[in-house]
Amino acid sequence: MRIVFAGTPDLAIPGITALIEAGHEIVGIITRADAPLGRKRILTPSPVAEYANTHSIPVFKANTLAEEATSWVENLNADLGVVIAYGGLLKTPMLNATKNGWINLHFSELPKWRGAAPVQRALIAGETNLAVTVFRLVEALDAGEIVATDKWDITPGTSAGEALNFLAQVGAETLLKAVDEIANDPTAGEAQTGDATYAHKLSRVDGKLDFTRKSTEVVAHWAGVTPEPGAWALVDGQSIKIHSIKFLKNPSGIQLEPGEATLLENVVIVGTGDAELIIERVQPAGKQTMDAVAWIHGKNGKATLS
RNA sequence: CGCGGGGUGGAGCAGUUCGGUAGCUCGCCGGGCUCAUAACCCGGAGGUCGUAGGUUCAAAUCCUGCCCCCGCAA
Repeated sequence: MRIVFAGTPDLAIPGITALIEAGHEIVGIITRADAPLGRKRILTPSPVAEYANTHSIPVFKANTLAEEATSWVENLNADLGVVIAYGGLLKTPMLNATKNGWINLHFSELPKWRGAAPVQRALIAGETNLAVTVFRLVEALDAGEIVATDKWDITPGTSAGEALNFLAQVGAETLLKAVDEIANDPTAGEAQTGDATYAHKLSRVDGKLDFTRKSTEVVAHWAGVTPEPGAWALVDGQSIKIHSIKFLKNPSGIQLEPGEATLLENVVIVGTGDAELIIERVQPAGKQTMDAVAWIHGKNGKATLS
């Protein structure tokens, strides 16, 4: 089929390559405008824009899709539009700009976790199976008819970054199934059933860990906010990022208050509401990422995270 | 001119306020103790204190320029 694609981050790339390898023709790509990146605010094209460049696919860069974008798409004469993590909403004129409308690869089992951060929110909630859903775009947020869906179990402690990469890869297969179904039956799709929940975008404050909660909850919380926006806590009034944290296999036998960290043999352990956890990599504000053991040495062997 | 922290043996830090002997927790090397060890004891190597200049009898420390790294914010 002739497909117009809309996406922005790395997560969208496996979907595009899968479509191309399956023999579909990507006739155009929409992505968000180049954004200033880093402390020096260097204007950087999105990963999808880079991809389009190296594959000589026409690109339309915009943060909101108005008339200009719509007519650009209409001129492509596409059979179908595919969205993966574009980062903006498509309105009705655009939704009608392809022959068979638009579908979206979403990283949850809809109608659960509609919105911007489905995997992150699911992990924070302690869920251990994740899903992808391919559905038809309508104006209402993530509410259209479902074309295909798949689910997988994940190990507790898997970070949102790892989970998203995984889902982007395996979800590409689900996407192909959906595209094939629509090729066979342009009206394919079933209404969503069940109660909808919403996965609002995470901000930095969502990344603050609470060590008074149970260890499983702390790890789930860490996983959901890693690597973005990042898990952190306060030590001596300064924030410190927790880059990696995991379960301690055997109880230490040491009684630690929630948030109290110390050296146990050659690892750093921290107390929670119940069992201790191992902290592996940290980054104090203004410092490089470092081994937690090195960090605790600089603190003379103990610190309190709050 | 967005706000802020930092650069000290291999790692992480203290020392800078108030100039005067290079310190701490580790790591590394050698030796000892031990059935044994990541434990303990003894000894040792390793540092142009980011960099260039200035002030001074004397600078990691005070002054000025520059380079680099990072946390926020966007």
